[in-house]
Order: sequence, then C-alpha cells, then structure tokens
Amino acid sequence: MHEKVSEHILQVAGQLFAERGYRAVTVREICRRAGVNISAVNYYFGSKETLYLETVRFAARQCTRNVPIVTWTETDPPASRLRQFIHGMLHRVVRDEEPSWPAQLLMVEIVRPTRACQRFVREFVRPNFQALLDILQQFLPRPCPEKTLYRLAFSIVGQCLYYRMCRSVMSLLAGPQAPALLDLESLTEHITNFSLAGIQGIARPLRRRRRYAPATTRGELS
Amino acid sequence: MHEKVSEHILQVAGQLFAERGYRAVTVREICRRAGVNISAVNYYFGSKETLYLETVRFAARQCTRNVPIVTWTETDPPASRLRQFIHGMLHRVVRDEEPSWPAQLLMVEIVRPTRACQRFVREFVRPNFQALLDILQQFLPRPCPEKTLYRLAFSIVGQCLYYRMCRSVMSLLAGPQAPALLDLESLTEHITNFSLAGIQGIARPLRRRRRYAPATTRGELS
DNA sequence: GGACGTATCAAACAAATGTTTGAAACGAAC
DNA sequence: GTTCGTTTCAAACATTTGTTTGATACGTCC
Repeated sequence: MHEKVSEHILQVAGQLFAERGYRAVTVREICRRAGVNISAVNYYFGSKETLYLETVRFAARQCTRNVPIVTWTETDPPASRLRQFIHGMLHRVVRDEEPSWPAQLLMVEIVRPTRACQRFVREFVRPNFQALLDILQQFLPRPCPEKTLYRLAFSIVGQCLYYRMCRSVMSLLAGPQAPALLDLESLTEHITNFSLAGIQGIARPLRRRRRYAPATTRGELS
Repeated sequence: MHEKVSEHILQVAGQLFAERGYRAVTVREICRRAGVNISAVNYYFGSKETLYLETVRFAARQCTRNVPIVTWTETDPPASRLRQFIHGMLHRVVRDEEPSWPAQLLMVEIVRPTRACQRFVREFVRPNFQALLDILQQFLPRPCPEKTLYRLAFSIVGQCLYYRMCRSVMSLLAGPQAPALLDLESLTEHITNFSLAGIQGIARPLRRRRRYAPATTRGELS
C-alpha cells in the first residue's frame, strides 16, 4: 500500500502544480484531493518542496517513457531520422494522453527554472539534444561551425515546443481550427518539411552565391 | 509624485513577479524594495492581484514600445519584410535591455495563462501575428489553406521564442558559447534564412510532384 | 491660520500556510 | 495475545499572508 499511496499523492500533486504552480497549491488541497490525511505529504516526502522535486522527476520519466527512445537503422536516410525525431518530440510534447500534466509541468520548469531544472536537462534533455545534433551532422559539410549546428537544432525544437508552451496563444489566434493544427501526423509532416528545406537553406548558401544551378541534390530531401 | 510612486512600485513588482512568480512574491517585499510603506500597494492599486494585472499590461506596452512598429515600403520584397519582422521579434524578446523583466513576465503568462493573458493576446499579439500572415501570404500561391499559413507563422515565431522561453535549457546545452548564440544580428540572419528556405519547401511540393523544373523563382528569396 | 484632499506610516487583523505532535489503528511475526 | 514497525489521524503550532485601520504629516487654496 505504501507505494500506491505515495505515487497517488505524486500524481495529484503533479497535476495541481502543473495547473497552478508550486506556491498556489497548498498541501491541504493536495491531501484532500488525494483522499489522504494532511500529514501524509510530510510523512512520505518530508516536505512540500521535496514533493515538488519528485513530481518533476516523475514528469520527466513519464514524458520519455511514453515515447520509446529514438531508434533508427543504419540504412535510414537522414531525412527519415529527422522525421522520426520530430515525431517523437511532438508525441511527447503536444500529445494529450493521460496523464497530460507532465509535459506542462516541465514547460513551466523550463521557462522559470527552479532547482529541479538542471537535473532534468542533464538527464533527459541533453541525450535527446545530442541525438538531434548527430542527425543534423549528416546534412552538413564536415567542417561546420558548432554555432550553426546548435542554431539548427534550436530552430527545430523551437518549432515543436511552440505548440505546447504557447498553446494558449495559439488557440486564441487560430480559433476553432486550433485542434486541427495540433494533429500529430500532419504537424510532424509540416515541421519536418519546413526544417528539411531550412537545413538545406543554411547548409548551401555558398553554392547559391556561386551561382550554381540550384537543381542539384534536392531529391535528397524528399 | 503620485505618478512616480505608483510606477516605481509597478517596476519593482514586475521584476519580482517575472523572477519568482505571483504567489512567491509578497506585498511586503515589493514595498520594502520599493522603499514605500506596506499599505502603498493597496492604496495605489487596490490589491496585489490588480497590481499584477497592471504589471502585465505595462510589460506588454514596454515590449512593443522598445521596437517601433514593423514598417516597410511597398517596394520591399517579401524576404526583406520577413527579415524585418524576425529582427523586431528577436529584439523584443531576446534582447536584454533595461528593463529586461517584461519579456520574461509575458513568457510566463503565456505558458501558464492567467486572466491577464487574453487581453495581452488580443491587443498585442494578434496585430503582430496578422502582420506576419500578411508577409507569408506573398510567398504562397493564392489558394492556400489557412492551416498551412498558420503553421508557417508558428514555425517562425516558435524559433524566435525559443531563445527566450528556453534560455535556461539553451544555456545549459550550449555552455560557454551560449551568449554568442544570442547575438541579435547573426541570429536574425539564421532564423530568416532557415525560414525563407522552409517556406519554399512548404510552398513548392506540388510543383515538385508535378515535375516542374525547380529553378523557377528562387531569386525571389535572396 | 484654518480647512481639506492627498499621501505616508506603524500597528493590528483575520485567514491561511507548512509543519509538528502524540495518540490511535493496523498488520504481520512470534 | 503480545509486540513492534508502519501508517493514519485530528489537533495544534508558529509564521506568514494580504488587507485594513486610524492617526499623522504634507501641501494647497481660501
């Protein structure tokens, strides 16, 4: 029963934290909604703050557990790998499967980081980011400034994260067709195509300046 | 003196709210840091909540005041207009000029919206968004699904907002070269070039499928 | 100088907060 | 049945919270 109670508190607290933030949620409400005594939080977690840190860890685990690690075969072309990466990221981030609060909690943690953020980045964000860098490498000529590589990566994850972080704004701007814009598959296609072209636009400006014929390796993209 | 005192409170409160959030900041601390009596908040603003709503309004005004409205001449090609739009947006959002808290406060308000968000979107975000849609229209063939148009816009603002919303993550990932990645001019160039190519990649797949020669209007971009 | 609207101040208020306490209930082991 | 470690419970604790109060100071107009 121990395991069940503490995890139940974790779930209830996580949802409330994600919706209203750490300070706006009281220990009393967590316990009331979880159906446990008020001293349960301190009994199982030691303090409200520790409980919060645990909800962030739980959220990170949950987000990566929902989506199997990005795996591709050696024969997959780079474009296919990028599509898989974007699909996985969108799945983690825009998909509203139960529970839906972990992604939201992490977004808030990113925008105004607390002590929980550093560990989250180190353990969960960095590996994913490195995977993206590896994919991008394959699009670029060997001696490529790291600055460019990083910015390409940020351009891609920026597009994905927008649909979670700015969903409130997006819904207000898009009105009734907002749900259609969140459709996972077509959104994956859009961001992938946009990014593939964008990568080429960054990787090949020299050729265009030299007035090469532009019809060279475009087929690589599709 | 009236005007000065209330605005001073607004500034102090805005900075604290942006750093730590509404609930974590106490009226006592605001007043102490502002050098005014504790009852000043209720005297000038009626309540802590009203003060917060005013800080959001102030932040929105400040962010758009720092950057003159996007203006272009009729002769400017679309690519140039897009570059100006991106430059303005990055200027508002990633530039750390004094005061630097308004953008941060707005980002937090977007990720977990309160009552202040709706008005902010209506009065400040929507006009900017509409301007971007107008620019994008010129890249696309006339009968273009609104869904595509919107997603293009979101791809662009998503790239820009990343550098503010996810700055904590970005700094941890990029390490010592994070400041270089935030350089306004080169970042504008990157996002503009990436997006121009991305727009073409989205706008032209039909032509490619029809096996048209791809060398048509590429000069339009540069 | 007196009157009046504005602004500032220290003190106090009631409510809510996270946490602690000590006892009671429970369940398995002997 | 007794014992012992774990879990639950209601009550209370000391702080902190936003807000209110009533008095005092300030400046201006008559």
